[in-house]
Amino acid sequence: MASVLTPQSKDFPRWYQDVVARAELAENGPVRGTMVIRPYGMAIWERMQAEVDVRIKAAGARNVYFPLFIPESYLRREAEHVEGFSPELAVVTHAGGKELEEPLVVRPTSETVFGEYMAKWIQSYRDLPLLLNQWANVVRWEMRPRVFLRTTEFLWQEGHTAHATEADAAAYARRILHDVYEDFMVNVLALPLLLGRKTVKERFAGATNTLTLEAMMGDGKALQMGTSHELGQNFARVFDIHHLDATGAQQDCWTTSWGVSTRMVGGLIMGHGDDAGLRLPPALAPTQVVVLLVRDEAGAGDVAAKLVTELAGAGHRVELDARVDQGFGRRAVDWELKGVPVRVEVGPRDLAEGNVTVVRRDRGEKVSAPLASVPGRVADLLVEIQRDLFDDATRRRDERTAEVTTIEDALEAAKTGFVRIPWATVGEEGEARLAREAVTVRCLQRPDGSVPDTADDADLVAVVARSY
RNA sequence: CGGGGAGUGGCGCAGUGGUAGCGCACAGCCUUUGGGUGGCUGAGGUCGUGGGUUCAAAUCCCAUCUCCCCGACCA
Repeated sequence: MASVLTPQSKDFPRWYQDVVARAELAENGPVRGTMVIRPYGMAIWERMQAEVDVRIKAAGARNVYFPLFIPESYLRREAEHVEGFSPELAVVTHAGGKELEEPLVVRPTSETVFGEYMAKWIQSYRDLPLLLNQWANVVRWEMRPRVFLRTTEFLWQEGHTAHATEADAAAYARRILHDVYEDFMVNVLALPLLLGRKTVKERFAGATNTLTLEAMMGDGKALQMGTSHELGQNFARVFDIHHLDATGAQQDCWTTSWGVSTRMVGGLIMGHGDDAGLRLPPALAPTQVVVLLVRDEAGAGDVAAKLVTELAGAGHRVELDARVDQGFGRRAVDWELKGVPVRVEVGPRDLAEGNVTVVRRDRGEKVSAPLASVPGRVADLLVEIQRDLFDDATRRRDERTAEVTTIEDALEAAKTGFVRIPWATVGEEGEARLAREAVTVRCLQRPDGSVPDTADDADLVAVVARSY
């Protein structure tokens, strides 16, 4: 009976109060669309960062940091890029008490600065591939901000790479898509995805190809969880990212860029949340197990503390809640809202029989278990919960995905979920028609759901849906 | 920018011309502790802003600002 959680849900404020707060910085209301990430929300984001970062490094990229301000002229160099971003730029015109000769743009993304420096750093094919990544904040003055999903300022990771050949760049963009993003979202976030190519209309400004990962939220709408772009030689040409190849000939590089952001926190909440709050997959949860001391009587406090040590020793992220001056129910609800996967309740009543109570957050099931069995049971539960969250979300996605053959049917079916329709029967005209009804082509796939190598395959399937 | 809705303690709301209220949260004390315990006391508000009508405005009129929802934008 779990209801659909969206930022528009009546109960949403209760949900995210531990995670995020609306920023209210200006005298006349908030700075539009900004948010303050509270400690628990930050802990979740930090876990995401850690898991994504380790995968990025495994893919060979190194972390760097570039400036927040970008000279306006940099953005102008790539025509499509500036056209795509100019409406949403925040521009600094004054600094140091005087008007600047050239305005500075607060980065909406950093292709241009990376391009400027890659050009200096790359001389030879031996310098390639150059695989860089940065964790940073970016600002995009969107027309319509939405809490979590499209905030004016957000935190993200942006990777920027340069390659000697188109094939190498294309392969790397796919490697990031699968080995970093898909692996993280499926195995850590427990969210099933649809992967594919963006249509020309939906492509990143300045890219030659955009690969995307789309997840279905509780209300059947799609959320773009991340993207990996092939930028062709567009940026290389305008930023002079050249190299000498093995034959001594001057060549333009092929570049890519790719990113995931704090939007994933929203996707996580909307993908797994239920009426009682967050439900965090164990692989992600900052706290996987909470040992809740019911009352500190009959040695329960010592048992709880020992249990915490034991569970931590087994490698779990565990926390002790010994706030016995607060009511039990209050504390139990607190941990449920936070979505901690497993709760172990230690109190004198159960303990008299050598038992404790083990509760799993995702299903709400409570069982009494012998104290000695807890470590093993907890370990099993963490694995089970991770799997069950993924299976539940997958079931929901499959149930709400329709196969149709006409635009009319697609429009109807998109009211409740995803729609798969032959791309040949949609085309750019059909895409425009869908767009008038607020339905967009989320991605193009092969019939078997895999990512197509080109946009020209005759049997491509379009996945269309309403989106955030 | 177009179409809807709303601005009253921290949050959620009631209050259609006559002394600014309720619930939650907050502070203190007591009570309680295996699912948001109950009681007493208390702190906290230029009713978004500016103007107008009136003996009298949260309430009526005009203007304005902001926020939320739907659309164009998007990680």
